[in-house]
Amino acid sequence: MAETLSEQRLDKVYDPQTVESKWSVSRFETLGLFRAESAPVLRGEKKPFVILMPPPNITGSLTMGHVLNNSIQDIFIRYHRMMGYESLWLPGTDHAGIATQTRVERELRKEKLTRYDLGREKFLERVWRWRNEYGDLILKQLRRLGASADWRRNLFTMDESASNAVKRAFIKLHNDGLIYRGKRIINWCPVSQTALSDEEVVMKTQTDKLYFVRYFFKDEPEKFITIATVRPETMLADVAVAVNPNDERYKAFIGKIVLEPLTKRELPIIADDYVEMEFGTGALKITPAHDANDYEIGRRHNLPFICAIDKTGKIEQGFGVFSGLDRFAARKKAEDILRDQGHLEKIEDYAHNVGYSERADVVVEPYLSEQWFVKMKPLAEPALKAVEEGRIKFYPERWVNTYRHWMTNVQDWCISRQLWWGHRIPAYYAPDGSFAVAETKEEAFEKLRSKLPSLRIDEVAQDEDVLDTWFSSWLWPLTTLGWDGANSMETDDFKAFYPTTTLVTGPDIIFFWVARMIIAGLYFKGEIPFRNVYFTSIIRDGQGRKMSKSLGNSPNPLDVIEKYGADALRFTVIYLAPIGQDVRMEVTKDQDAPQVAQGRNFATKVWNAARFLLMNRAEIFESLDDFASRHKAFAPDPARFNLTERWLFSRLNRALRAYHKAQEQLRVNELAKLAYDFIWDDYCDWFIEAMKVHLQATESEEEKRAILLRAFFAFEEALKMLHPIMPFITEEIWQNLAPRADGEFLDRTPISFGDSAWNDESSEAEFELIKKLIAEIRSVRATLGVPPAPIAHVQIKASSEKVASLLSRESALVERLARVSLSTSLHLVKPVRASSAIVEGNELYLLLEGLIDFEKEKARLAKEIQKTEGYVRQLEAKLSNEGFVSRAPKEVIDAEREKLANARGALAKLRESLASLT
RNA sequence: GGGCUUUUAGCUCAGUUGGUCAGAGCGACUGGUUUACACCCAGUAGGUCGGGGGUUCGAAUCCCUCAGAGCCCA
Repeated sequence: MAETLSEQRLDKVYDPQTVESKWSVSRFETLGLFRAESAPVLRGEKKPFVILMPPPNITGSLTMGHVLNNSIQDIFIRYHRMMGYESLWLPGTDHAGIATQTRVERELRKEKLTRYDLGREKFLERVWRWRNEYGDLILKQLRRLGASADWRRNLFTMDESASNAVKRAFIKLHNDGLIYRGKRIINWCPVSQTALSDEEVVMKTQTDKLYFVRYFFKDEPEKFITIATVRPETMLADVAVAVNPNDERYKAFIGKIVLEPLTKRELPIIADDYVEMEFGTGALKITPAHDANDYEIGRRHNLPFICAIDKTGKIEQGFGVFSGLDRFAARKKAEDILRDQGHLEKIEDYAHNVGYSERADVVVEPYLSEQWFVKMKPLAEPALKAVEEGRIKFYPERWVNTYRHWMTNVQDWCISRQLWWGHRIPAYYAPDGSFAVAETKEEAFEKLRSKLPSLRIDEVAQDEDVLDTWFSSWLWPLTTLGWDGANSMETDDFKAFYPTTTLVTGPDIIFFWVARMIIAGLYFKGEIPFRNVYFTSIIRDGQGRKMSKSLGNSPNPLDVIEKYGADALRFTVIYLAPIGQDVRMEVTKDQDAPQVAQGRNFATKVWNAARFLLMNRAEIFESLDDFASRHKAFAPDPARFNLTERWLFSRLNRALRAYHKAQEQLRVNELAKLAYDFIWDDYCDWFIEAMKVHLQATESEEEKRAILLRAFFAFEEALKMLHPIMPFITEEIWQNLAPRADGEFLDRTPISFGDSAWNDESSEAEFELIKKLIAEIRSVRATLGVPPAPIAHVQIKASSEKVASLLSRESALVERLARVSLSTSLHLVKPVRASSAIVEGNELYLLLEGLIDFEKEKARLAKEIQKTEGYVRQLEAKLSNEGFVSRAPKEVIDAEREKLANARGALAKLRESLASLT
């Protein structure tokens, strides 16, 4: 360290961009500080702390949601790294099947191409190229935010090891009878042309028309039965009409035949308990191929399955004028025809929920097709138990209810997707339709040949479909630690870091991801994947709307970082995010988030406090070496503290304790508040101002140096508290406050737990009294409109010997901070022309000859008296309450009595003062 | 329809086990360039803690109910 006192300093103006590029994530990576290794954990030297980063999509860019989520993770990670844990944050990205494929197909469309023109292989090359170019954008953005992950370990769900894990997980589940293939009604997205899981369908409430349609009887053409439907286009695929067997209205009709109005197909009237008598007319048309419930009824009654809507949402061939029409056009057409032919009885408005594809935002079509499913019931049971027994804790706890509800009502998981981008299903088919599940085609061929001896390998074809992206995400706790599906999980990394510690994620993916990871961890590893789950809140705009690109209420975090700094953004978001509560962040028309100014202002405050210390350092110490050696050897000795320092260290001790407790309880907004309040209110507003007085009053150079070293010490502890939240600025300041050894960083410096020797409640009370006196004098002056500049004389009639002595000792503080000259005594008569006030029984008299407007003073006193009278009445009422006096604890009653006595005393004195003026 | 959450100063929100918790930031207003900071300092503004009922000596804090807002699941 060759710096000198004048070289080691901070710029006059804090510029976040300069500071944040200086202490960038990549700099720390080069230094290896964000790496975590298993060895120290296995040797028992360090405890592990592990977070799995929810892998963002490769198509994604940073949102405010990511900012919140990753800031919280980074705070936990950095805190534990500082505290000596082997702190591991495992990052990665997700291949996002539908989103990515759609993105690349959109590009192709500009070239007038489709993926079919390219063919599977060429198309996938194209997707890889896209992902290599754009797929890591969001990771770069996260680094800009300061995410201190172990980026060496970055994993992509399509990486070889992760892909193998997916394949082998599929095979294991299949071999265990937990994956099956079957023809079912699934959620079909006609735009993406793929099946979706139930979780990928978003229900939206909307009002549609409910059509009441008459189906006439085959044998009695004048008689009919009326059904109600919102989807008349599916009448083309009707195979029956169902009524409830207990419905007296229709009992006689059961077994009769009606004609479907559009195709004149003959439909039997059947009886089934599923039919609700109250809904519509109580008669239900049955379309097994286009409705999940009808499908079940169709199977129960052995009805045929007719498909009228194809994969693209158009009507199939063979339906006359309907063929080729889009499903919604067909609906209109059906309405017209039914009306023309006199089948339409009436139309009513009907509010109901309609499923939309999460990604494509189009109405999902129930579609009958062959898909792969995971049998969830047996897997769900142990996963539910792990949470209910508290082996995995949820924060906030209420999400356990949601989790339980899903787990107990879980449906089988449709995992096949009719896409090309993803993990291809490891199932291989022979021409006769029989199939084998295996790692390779050769292996599958061997399996199939045992049943089909004449089979040739070139006749074997792999399943065309890929797996749901979440089928790879649910293995995240395993694959990020290096599992490829075949290797044992007895590696050093697994031994050191599994189960991981805390998962931080949004509640919107509790089913998609959290629940399934728990399942997978228990199933494949036999152990929970994480101990705690912290559910973040959703970020909303000032009007409470979810932030979204389409609403234009989602500021680009990188613009915000550009304007205010990453530290400021992190701080503000954390400050606004109490556990489990949604965050509202004001957004202006030009996509600015003005609240982030709070974070920036705070950063500037911290910066300037540091500059103050550095300026004094330069003044008080002879050389940097002199300072450095004293600073290095310094330990605060409470016996040498002055009152201000006793107060400050007591406050610091309190703050540190609360801080560590809040870390334990994952109360992140509390962390921000503690650091903010301590630094701004205690340290800057009071301590620094008081310190100026002490420095000025101190003759001894040695004592001046001691004062400054104590100030440094407290400030550095506060910086440490702040570091996990605002890593850039705190590191910059800390490095400049004192010369640090090579490789010494705030990032690896433990935060003190405080010291019980610092705790000093009586000094706190004494200093608080001085604060109150100063505040009272300032307030009186301001209220009376007395200019603050001239020095006033103040006499204080102290309420006790103790206070008198305190004030004589600390008179310099009051004089300087309140701009007064002070005299204190136990016995005083109120001066004639003075303004007066009461603070904790002490009487203050301000003498401002010629400056006080006594009419204003009278008004001020009158108001004060009124307020005090109200307070006295309140206390009197409380103490005259028989119940209170007989039942409340003695301490409470005594406290109230004391309050009353004090208030009465103050009131009497105020009245006297007022009287003396009139 | 079921479940969860929420309603505290003009705005955005804190308030962990019921008894100085009625608070913070922003905004508003008044006054300030006192050798860290105008991205600052000092001071002022008084909101029946959504309405009603209850439990309790005592509730923003527990219970019931009504109303508004939001989310999840049917």
